[in-house]
Amino acid sequence: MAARRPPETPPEAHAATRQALLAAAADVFAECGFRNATIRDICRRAGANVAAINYHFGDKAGLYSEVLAEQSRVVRERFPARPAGAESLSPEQQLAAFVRTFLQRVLSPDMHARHGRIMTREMVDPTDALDRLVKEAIRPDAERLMAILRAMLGPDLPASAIRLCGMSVVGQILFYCHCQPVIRRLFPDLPADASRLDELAEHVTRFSLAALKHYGTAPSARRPSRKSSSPNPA
Amino acid sequence: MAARRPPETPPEAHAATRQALLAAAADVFAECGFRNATIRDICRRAGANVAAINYHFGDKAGLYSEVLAEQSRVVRERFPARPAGAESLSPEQQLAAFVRTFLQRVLSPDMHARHGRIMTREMVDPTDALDRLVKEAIRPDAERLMAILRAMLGPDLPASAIRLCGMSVVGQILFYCHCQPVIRRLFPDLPADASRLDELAEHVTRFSLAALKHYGTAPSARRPSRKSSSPNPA
Amino acid sequence: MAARRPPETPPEAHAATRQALLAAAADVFAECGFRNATIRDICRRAGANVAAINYHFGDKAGLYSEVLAEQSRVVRERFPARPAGAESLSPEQQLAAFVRTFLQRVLSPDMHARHGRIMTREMVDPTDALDRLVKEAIRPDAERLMAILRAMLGPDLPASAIRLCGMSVVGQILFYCHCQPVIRRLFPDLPADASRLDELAEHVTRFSLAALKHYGTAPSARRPSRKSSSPNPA
Amino acid sequence: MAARRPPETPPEAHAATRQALLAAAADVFAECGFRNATIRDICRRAGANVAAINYHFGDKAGLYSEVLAEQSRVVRERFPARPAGAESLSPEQQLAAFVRTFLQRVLSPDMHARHGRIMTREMVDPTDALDRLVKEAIRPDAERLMAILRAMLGPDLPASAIRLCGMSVVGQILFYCHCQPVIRRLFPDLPADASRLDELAEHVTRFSLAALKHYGTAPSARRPSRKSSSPNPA
DNA sequence: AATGAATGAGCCTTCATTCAT
DNA sequence: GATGAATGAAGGCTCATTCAT
Repeated sequence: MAARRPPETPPEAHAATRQALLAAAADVFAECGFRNATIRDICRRAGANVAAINYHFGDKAGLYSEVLAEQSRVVRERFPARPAGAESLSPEQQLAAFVRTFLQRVLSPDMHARHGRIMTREMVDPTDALDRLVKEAIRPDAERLMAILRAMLGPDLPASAIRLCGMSVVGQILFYCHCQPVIRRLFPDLPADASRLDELAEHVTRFSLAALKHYGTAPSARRPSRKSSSPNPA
Repeated sequence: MAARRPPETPPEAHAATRQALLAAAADVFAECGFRNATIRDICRRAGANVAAINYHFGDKAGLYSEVLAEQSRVVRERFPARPAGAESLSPEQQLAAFVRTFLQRVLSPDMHARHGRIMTREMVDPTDALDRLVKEAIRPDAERLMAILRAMLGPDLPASAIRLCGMSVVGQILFYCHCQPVIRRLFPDLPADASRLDELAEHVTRFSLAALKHYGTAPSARRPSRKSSSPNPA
Repeated sequence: MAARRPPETPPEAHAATRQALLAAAADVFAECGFRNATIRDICRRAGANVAAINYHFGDKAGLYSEVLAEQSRVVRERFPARPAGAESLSPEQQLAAFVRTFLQRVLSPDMHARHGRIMTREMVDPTDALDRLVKEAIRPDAERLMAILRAMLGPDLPASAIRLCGMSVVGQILFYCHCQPVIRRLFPDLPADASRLDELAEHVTRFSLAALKHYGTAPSARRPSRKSSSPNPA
Repeated sequence: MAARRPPETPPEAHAATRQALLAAAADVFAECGFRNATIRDICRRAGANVAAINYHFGDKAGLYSEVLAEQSRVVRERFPARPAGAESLSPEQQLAAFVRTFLQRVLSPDMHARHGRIMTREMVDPTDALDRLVKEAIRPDAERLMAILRAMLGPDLPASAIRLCGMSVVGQILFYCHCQPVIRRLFPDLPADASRLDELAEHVTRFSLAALKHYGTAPSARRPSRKSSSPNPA
């Protein structure tokens, strides 16, 4: 009797809702973290039903995992750690590029610094997704950085020192991401966000290059005895 | 609503329960953060009733505020930023001491690295308590560090550069605190916790001293053009 | 926080649960008042989960507001203040009808006197809903009554006197609603509820008509001085 | 060894604390009612410990019962229903005095209208204390009023009519007490509180005297048939 | 394939009450 | 005789999840 109606939700709608959920979830997870984000908030922003999360991603954790993977993929595609032609650059230039890329990833304003915020939260409150993230995304970057440092510091420096230097470089960068609330309160005139990304990148590169250039020859400065006359590096 | 006023005659029982609650709360807040911590968990660990929170601290936020103040007080008393005799040290020695002190504060194993964990969470998810914390605790430390750097870098460097250098130093330190979950996964053989605190302190100091010593004279390395022959610091 | 918007396509289940909640809530609010009613009690009677309140009405206050509006609507539809053909009645007949209608509203047994009980509680412990109730429901009734009284008492009596007479009429009616617990204890054989509603309506009408007919000419009886011979109305 | 110190809490303190609790409780119960009043609030205002309630009155209900009895005693002593010399007054004068006394009791400003508020709440939410209150205080007043009415209306009127008339008189009075929140909203310029107590007393007396004088002769006005031409009392 | 409706567990808070001095 | 401290039972509310179309 009744004429056969076309399905009310065309095949495109499936992907569309899915994408809307992912986009909204990225925003909300960046703002609130995994646990404090609510699927109701996400669905409201995406204009979808609460049950849609369960339908498309199984549960909240599944959605989060998907968001994390997507963010990681997008950010690495947009800011590749090893851009074309990188091999022809000097190690110093490669380090400068690495610093700049890393800063862009975590502070990039065109993605509302979502990636940095999500990563920060993942490090403070690790979820099951972190293991995969380390294996697939973070470790390759770390090894890329250590290769650059090895090229600068020479083959004699022990691997442990290379690692420490790598962490010194990355630590400087992530500071602007992890400690923004404090930075904003301490130095209101220094918006440690993307608006001065170039300035920050230049400083970190300069500071790191200076350090690396003289790291091998510097004295150890271990436990300055208060009685010694002058153990400071001459 | 309002936290009760301290009793005029505090018997031992009062202080005992209060201390138990504070200790348990410090652990739980360090593990879970303010929002995800539950007072039930805290009270269970302290062997107290949930209503005890309301009685002693007014509410969850009052307890948290007290924990924060207590942690800040204890850690600054135990690891003072300006220890006795600091004035007779060279700036380099003072920086070494500062780095070591800061690392101890956030990683000190005898307080289960609670302070660092709580501070990390406060930076990621700031509560109302952060403003007071910045004013009373963080800003003095920041100014102490910048004074040391100023003594090393000379009066000609602009204040903004001093601030950036300070953040580079602190960023290196906090990295071991903020990113422990990743460090543990990347380098399982490098427990970035207190067991190698000395090693970490020595590295950060060495890296920073080397950087600062040559920061003023280093080239800017701004945006290495890929075509230029050799913009790397000679 | 905000009550959810009504669904676009309300299936029967929606309305069914919603109505069950409203009915149970009307009973419980009538019995206990807003503050002392518990949503757990309401939901138990309605066979629903506590979270249903949040889903359908936002929160307890939203449910209460809805119950109040519903009660007001139903009772005014069932017992209209200005029934069809009221214009052709004499003022005295209109007053008689008003008294009867008002008594029915607050004591009507087929709604378990819920409306009167709820209104009583709202007057003793006003909530935010009272303002709206006065504006939309009570004031129109009050003005309707005062118009009737004006027609009976003539244009010379000041408005303040009209208001006082109106309160005398309404006060008599509400007494059976507000003081039932005392009436039951004082006169157990006079169940001041709906079973003798006609008797009560007739008395109040008779008493009021007699009063109004001679109110204008009565002496003021102000502060009868104990020495005066006979200040009673001759 | 140690000199015998006098007890820190002299015998007077016992009664003093007790009185302070009673006074504070009267205020709070009048404001919030029995259930919504908190013993913490009462004790705070009385400057006593929460356990003092239990100590002096057993529990919250015991305190309430005591407050009720005290209020009833005080108010009846201050505004006696049958003042000295009442017998020499005419019934009309006696009714005027009764109305005035009753209004004073419930609205009297020098006791912050506490009694009326508490009684109102007791009628809406009766507690176990109501039975005693009716027996010891309310019933005598009711019989006093009915005696006055009987003297005015003559011996032929049935007792049920006397009772109804009594309730009409009392209903008018209590309206100003029970419905104050609505009155304030309807007629903001008519503060139905004690400031116009005389005005209210005069109106109620006048209205009631007029009604009673003609109550016996008035037609019944039962169910005005809408078809009848003019059933209004001629 | 997709959703409106409903659920149960858990949260923080508040309260009258009791315990141990 | 009197109190500071502690308790257990609710209470309102929110959440991720599941059910029944």
